[in-house]
Amino acid sequence: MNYKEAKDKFISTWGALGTLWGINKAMAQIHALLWISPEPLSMEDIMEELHISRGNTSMNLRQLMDWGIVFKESKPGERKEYFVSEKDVQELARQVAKERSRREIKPVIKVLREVSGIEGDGSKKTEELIKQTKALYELANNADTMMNKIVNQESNWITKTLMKLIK
Amino acid sequence: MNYKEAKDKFISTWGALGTLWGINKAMAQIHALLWISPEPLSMEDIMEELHISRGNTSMNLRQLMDWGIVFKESKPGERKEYFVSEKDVQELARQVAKERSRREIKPVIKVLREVSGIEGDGSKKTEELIKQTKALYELANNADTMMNKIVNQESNWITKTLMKLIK
DNA sequence: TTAAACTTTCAATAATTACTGAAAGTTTAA
DNA sequence: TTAAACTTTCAGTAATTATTGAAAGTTTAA
Repeated sequence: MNYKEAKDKFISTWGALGTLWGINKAMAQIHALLWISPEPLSMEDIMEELHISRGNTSMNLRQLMDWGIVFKESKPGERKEYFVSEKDVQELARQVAKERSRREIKPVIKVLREVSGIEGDGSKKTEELIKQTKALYELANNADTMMNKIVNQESNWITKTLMKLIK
Repeated sequence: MNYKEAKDKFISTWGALGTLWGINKAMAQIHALLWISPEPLSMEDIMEELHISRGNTSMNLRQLMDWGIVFKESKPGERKEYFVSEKDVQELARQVAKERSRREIKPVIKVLREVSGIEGDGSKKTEELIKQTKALYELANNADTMMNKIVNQESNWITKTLMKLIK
């Protein structure tokens, strides 16, 4: 496998994984491209490399910046904007965990707390609803608390911790 | 919030979370419904409750069974089939982790190993590709190993472990 | 200021994914 | 066996999501 084959394989695999996890393909592929690029890339560069339109590129770059894993960079004396990705894998993981927690997990936890907190009426189905949503609430809460630990620790905490668990 | 409101809120929230994570809404909602149901439900029951077609119900039940989190149950003397979900939250987490690892993480790890294993040619871009995909490979590998630990431990290992980390 | 160089927005359209419903398939009781 | 009771499959369609491309917007150098 030469450079080009490896690059294309990585970009398309990353895109496919994204799709599977509810992230659109273009967004994941732009991230992949920047992740392995030793230099900042312009919008033109990205459009050309991935064969996607200007609009699509612009929108997905914005999303990646919202996620805090891609940044704008300007080269002195050039009007054009360049983009770079977060390059540290730990920081990438931290940032993704933080955003998924904030956007997706926390709101669900809130609903689970509300639902599992309704008053019992003695019926079997109400008891089951309360019991089962409470169990999910506790699981989600534990997972989320752990995520926040990760987010608020120094960046290699996760590796150290995982290592401890694995051993 | 009364029983019906709470039930509907839980089912729709679970469906929305599924969508966000690449799981189709009907599948997530059927799971939610079975999760809080004290009794096994028939296909008719599910169709009626969620307003979805027979075909949709059948296909998504099969997927839930493939994931190992919903089971068929037959009542003696009845021809109709009934469905129940795994009721233990730990076992649910174990099973989901196991399947996501097998279907999605392991194949990506394989690609990352291949891509990061290409021979360097001295160019900067090849070095960067190797370095960055190797970093992802190691992260994914750690995460996956942890998942497998979870999967192969007794079912409350995860809670105990998370608790230790959180404290 | 102006206009060139660039980015963003968004309505229209394409692509993908999910869902329906009816026909085909399966199982079981008689 | 047959036929009733049920489930699965799948071609067609609907709904959703992603993408384009051109117009509008922004920035900067002169």
